[in-house]
Amino acid sequence: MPGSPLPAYNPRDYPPVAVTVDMAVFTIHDDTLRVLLVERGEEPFKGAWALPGGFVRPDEDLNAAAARELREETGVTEEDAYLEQLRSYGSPQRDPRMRVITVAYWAACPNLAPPTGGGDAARADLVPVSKVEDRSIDLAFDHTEILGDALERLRSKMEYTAVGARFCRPRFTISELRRVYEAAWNTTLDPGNFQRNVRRSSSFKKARSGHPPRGHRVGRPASLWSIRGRLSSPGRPLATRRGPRAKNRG
Amino acid sequence: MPGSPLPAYNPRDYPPVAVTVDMAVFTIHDDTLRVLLVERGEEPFKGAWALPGGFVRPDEDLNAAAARELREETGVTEEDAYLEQLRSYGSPQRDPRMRVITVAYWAACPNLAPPTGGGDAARADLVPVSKVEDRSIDLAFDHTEILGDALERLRSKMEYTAVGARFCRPRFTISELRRVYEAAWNTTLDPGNFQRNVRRSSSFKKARSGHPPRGHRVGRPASLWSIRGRLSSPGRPLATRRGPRAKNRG
DNA sequence: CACGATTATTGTCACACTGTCAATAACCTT
DNA sequence: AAGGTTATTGACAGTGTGACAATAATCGTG
Repeated sequence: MPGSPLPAYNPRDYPPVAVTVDMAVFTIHDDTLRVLLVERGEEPFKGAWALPGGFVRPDEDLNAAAARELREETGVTEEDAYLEQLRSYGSPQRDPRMRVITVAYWAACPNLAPPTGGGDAARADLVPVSKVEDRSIDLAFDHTEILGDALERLRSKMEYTAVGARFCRPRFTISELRRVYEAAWNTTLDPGNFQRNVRRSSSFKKARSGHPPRGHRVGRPASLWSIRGRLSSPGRPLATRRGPRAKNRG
Repeated sequence: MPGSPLPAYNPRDYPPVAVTVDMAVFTIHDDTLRVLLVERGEEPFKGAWALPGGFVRPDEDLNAAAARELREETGVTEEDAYLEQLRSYGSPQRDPRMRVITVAYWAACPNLAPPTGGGDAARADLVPVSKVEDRSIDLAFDHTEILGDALERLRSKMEYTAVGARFCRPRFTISELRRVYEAAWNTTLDPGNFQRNVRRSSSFKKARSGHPPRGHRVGRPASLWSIRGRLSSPGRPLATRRGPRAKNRG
């Protein structure tokens, strides 16, 4: 045991540290799992893609900072999305400018609109996560690692909670939900089994007046469903995750 | 890398923030899941129990800080224990002195020795987690919440990984492992089924020369086992968690 | 050494859950 | 009305699980 006295809590005694929040905002677009990325406008990593993020304000809770960041970047409020802290990253050299510890969050948003990158403003886009996973795109800082961890958490959490439904609108068909799983896990699921599991689960309930949204739909119309309580576990998984599988059937 | 100057992150532009690491160190003692707590020697919360923790040093990685903290508090090296980041807590008022954001970690240690609280040194003890869960003990700061989250993570992780074995010595009997699960989940498990599951699992392997440790053992001697790889998933859970159940059987 | 007590290990068995695949139902377009 | 497409429901075999019985291996004792 060190005999040295405990250091006083004097901020000046400790080198400056900045605390930020970085977010992996996921959505499903074109049957593809995508993440919101922004193009960095300054050094370091100028021009590279990065996860959106920003400083935690002086009197702001971490979750509040994440919710604010989400709202600023997407207009989506915390009500409409699922938001969860991932973990923190604090390698001393992760930001060349100074010591920055970032608290990473991830979010599941229903049908986010592609940001239609306006003129000279900070460019933003919904990028298929596969682009980052297969290293077609390298993210700034340690954001590739963060995104990887977020993906693992998302995919894993979809296995034993109803979080996948947070990618859907409040009312959704079982097929829509299944396509969410297929996109996120990059696999193919048996419609019959998936249907059976959703119906048996206590996490979902059939909507009374069920009518699928307008549109050029084909085939028998599906019934509409919604999440029952908040975001409980479906008891048994809706489907079991498997390694990516070719998407050709029949 | 660009030679252009990095925009200065002026620390003075941001209010002082301290970053600490707090740890929930778990172990099994007397067939009881316990956590290492220290008694606070100063205000605030002087005299109250708290999770051990400390500042992250200027050039120290978060994991390194946690590993150091674990070593300083228990003498246990990162090799012998399982150490994992939980999440961060940063409510603006969680420490009355200043803004402190803490990165919480949890660890699973094999048979930690009770700290035998020496004289006037900071008192430490292995406290049954039930004492905190049933509110017999209130922890300082938001440590009750942190411990609750850590417990949930530990118990949940034991369901689908082999982390429970990290509470045992390198060689252990299946019964020892079962008692770990029974203590952590506060339940009773069928010895036959547990045995079946461990043997089927690919996460464990039987030790060659298996002889249970000396001692006043009674009953048929058990074979010794060890973790196979690092800490993989047992494929199927070794047992399914249930609500706490009375420990009386036939 | 036989016996009783105790823990480890192996088997049995009914039942629930899963994946595969087939059959029906309900719409849309032509 | 026929053909195409998606939703839903069923049928079935195979596997995993929980409850419990049976057998094996030691220890202590009489």
